[in-house]
Amino acid sequence: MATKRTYQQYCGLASGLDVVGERWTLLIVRELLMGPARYSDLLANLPGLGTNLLAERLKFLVGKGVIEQVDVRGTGAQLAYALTPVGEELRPVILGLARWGMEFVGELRAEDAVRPQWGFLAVEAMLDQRRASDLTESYEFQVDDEVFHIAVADGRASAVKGAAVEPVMRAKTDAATFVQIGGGRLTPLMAMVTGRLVLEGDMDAVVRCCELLGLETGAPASR
Amino acid sequence: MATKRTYQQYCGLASGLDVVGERWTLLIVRELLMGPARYSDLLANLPGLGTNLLAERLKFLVGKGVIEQVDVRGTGAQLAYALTPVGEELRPVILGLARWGMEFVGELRAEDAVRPQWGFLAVEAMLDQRRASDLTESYEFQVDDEVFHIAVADGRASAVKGAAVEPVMRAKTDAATFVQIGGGRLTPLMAMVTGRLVLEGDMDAVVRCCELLGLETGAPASR
DNA sequence: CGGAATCCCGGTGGATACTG
DNA sequence: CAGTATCCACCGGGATTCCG
Repeated sequence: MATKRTYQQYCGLASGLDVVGERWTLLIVRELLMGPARYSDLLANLPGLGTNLLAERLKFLVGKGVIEQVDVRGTGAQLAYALTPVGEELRPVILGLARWGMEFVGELRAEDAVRPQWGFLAVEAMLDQRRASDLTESYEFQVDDEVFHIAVADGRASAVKGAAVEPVMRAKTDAATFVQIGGGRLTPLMAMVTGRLVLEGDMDAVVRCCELLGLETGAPASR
Repeated sequence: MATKRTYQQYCGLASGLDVVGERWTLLIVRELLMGPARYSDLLANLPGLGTNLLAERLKFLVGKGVIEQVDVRGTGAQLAYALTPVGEELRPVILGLARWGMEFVGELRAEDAVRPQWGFLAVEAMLDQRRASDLTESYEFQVDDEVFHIAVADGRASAVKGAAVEPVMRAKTDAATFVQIGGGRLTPLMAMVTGRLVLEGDMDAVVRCCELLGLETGAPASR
């Protein structure tokens, strides 16, 4: 145990991988990108990860200053893990890798796990700030039992957990459909036709939201 | 062998990690970011990687369309591996992780491997396009026996292998010093004083180059 | 010589049972 | 609920051998 396996290379990438390169580690960080989570939350959302591994990874990441234990909701009653500022700096890296990996998500298979928050992540990864509208508006997403929204203001777009105050558009769908749309395997139009996606609100806003996410709506006259 | 271990999650990040998340894989891609490399080049620059693992990883990555075999220099005489466009899209991800990992490169230890191209990578990772000068100029770096340069033109900076045509600045150093400077563990001034870094050319250009890389020169009156 | 298959064996990691 | 302990399959590191 004293002999932690490392690459022993004097290089930023190798050193980074020595910290977050081992199996499951980046997926744990992914879960924490959506906010603090408890041990059992992580275990539930990472099927296949053993309890010993999770404990070991968490301890290791705490030691490296990537995550920390926080008490959420009251005085020490509920412990949880959260990203430190150093861990938070992994967000663009993880979003970038998630976008890259979209290329490789195939058809949904029976044995694949799906979680709403991964759709959330997909949307955040697809956000293209350069296409952010000048308008101030927000789009709400209800994915299974999770709700989040994209808030556009001052030409900046951000993905946030929770409901929007006055969304100009609301999308309701399931996690699998959401990931498929995010990965470009399914157009919003196709999803609507098959009843897997329900859109409410201003249809112009829907178009703006699709543009913001770099999505083809599935309607003709695009690319 | 038919049962490749995967995360089985319907998520871009998990799918991406199923492709490049295994041990050594991203380091192999890192080497190819600097241009095509042959099997033995890779083996030489990745100490600790076994021949079987390298062969397996290469085959796997070729199968996934991340890399491909190319014949460099003549007709099929010299085979080499190169990134495909898909693999090339990993560049920003790897540079981001390399920058993040800089935080964790400690003191150089005797057993650590160092390569000039990793310093090259470090510099590329530190390039901040927003600070690119309006001037058109280039800075040359001689790191051990490797030479590369940063070319600034049209407000864009890029890191390129090989010598510059008419560099306004030339830096000579060793790979370890270079990585340390890149990681902020050493200021250029400190490196010069200790004789590990030699700078030639226009000293104003040196300052501009440092700014481009987000480096403190080590001189007073900064931060 | 470049590229890769075949061994062996130690360490990682997956599954389950158990404990504070 | 939050981990710890234990078992064992299998991945990965090293050397050797093989093929072209």
